[in-house]
Amino acid sequence: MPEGHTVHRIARQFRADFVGERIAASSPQGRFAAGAALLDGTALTEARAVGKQLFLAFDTDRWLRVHLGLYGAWDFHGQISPIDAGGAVRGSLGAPRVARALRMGEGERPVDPADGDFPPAPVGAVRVRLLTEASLADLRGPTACEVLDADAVAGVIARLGPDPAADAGPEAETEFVRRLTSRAVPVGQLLMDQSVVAGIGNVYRAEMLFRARLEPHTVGRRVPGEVARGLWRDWVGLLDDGIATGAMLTRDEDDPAARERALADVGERHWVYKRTGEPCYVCGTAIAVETMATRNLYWCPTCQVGP
DNA sequence: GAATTATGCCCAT
DNA sequence: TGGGCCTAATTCC
Repeated sequence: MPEGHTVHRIARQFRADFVGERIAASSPQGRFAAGAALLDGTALTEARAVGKQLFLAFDTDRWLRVHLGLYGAWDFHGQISPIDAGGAVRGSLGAPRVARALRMGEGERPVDPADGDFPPAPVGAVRVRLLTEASLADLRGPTACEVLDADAVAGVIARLGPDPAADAGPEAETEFVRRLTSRAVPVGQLLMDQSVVAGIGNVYRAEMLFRARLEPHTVGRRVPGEVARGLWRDWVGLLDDGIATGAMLTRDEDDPAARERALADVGERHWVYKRTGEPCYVCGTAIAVETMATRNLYWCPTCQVGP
């Protein structure tokens, strides 16, 4: 599920188990052999997420930049610290990889270095393997994976809009409002534009527009400042929640019972996302779908109106 | 075994 | 605007 919350969780996992360690880097698949050789044997000093981008800093002033795209995922093995309040360990972070996902307390557990079967042989197309004495991270299917220097990293980050979970100061909200309300582009496109706000993807876009009851074609310039501020604050809350739980709970997130059902993946997790033709939970109107910003946009034609 | 699908994004035209 | 690309699970035949 590589929207912003997932990448922040990945950074958190690297901080918990890899930062401060010397890393054996390799490319079992071979396509990143040269890049891996640049990093091999150096120590990881920092893990940062900005929007959907992950930046891993090494003590040689080299950075690894990774963007998961649609399909990418990191698999973690060995000593993997819980990063949830609930103590759950997820072996896979990225695109859905149910078969490989490791969960504590369900008969499966991450590979234990003490068992002697560590590190496990790579499975499938592993672009990068980062290995410490005790922990292992395998990267598959990224859309971007490259070694950069600090200047290049700063350049990438400078092109991104604010991300409330990435050291964003108090001016971040103002900056978001300015970027959103200054353009004659549909708000449904602007929310997906990583230079307006970094980290929102197709699920959060549709759900945020519904939660704001905002018609997706409304151009940014016609969105009142108060509505734009409301979008930002909603994103702050959704992102926090997504980072904490690892799930995109966009509906009834304050209702504990509904929250449990959603976490158990019983459906009814979203207001509109992927609900084409089904009745809106609020008004019963069939949920509509159309292409906007090259992706499927789901919305309720009755509840979502212009400002 | 092929086609489909997916929570992205880049580039050429 | 359209095509390409990264990968693997699922669905269809």
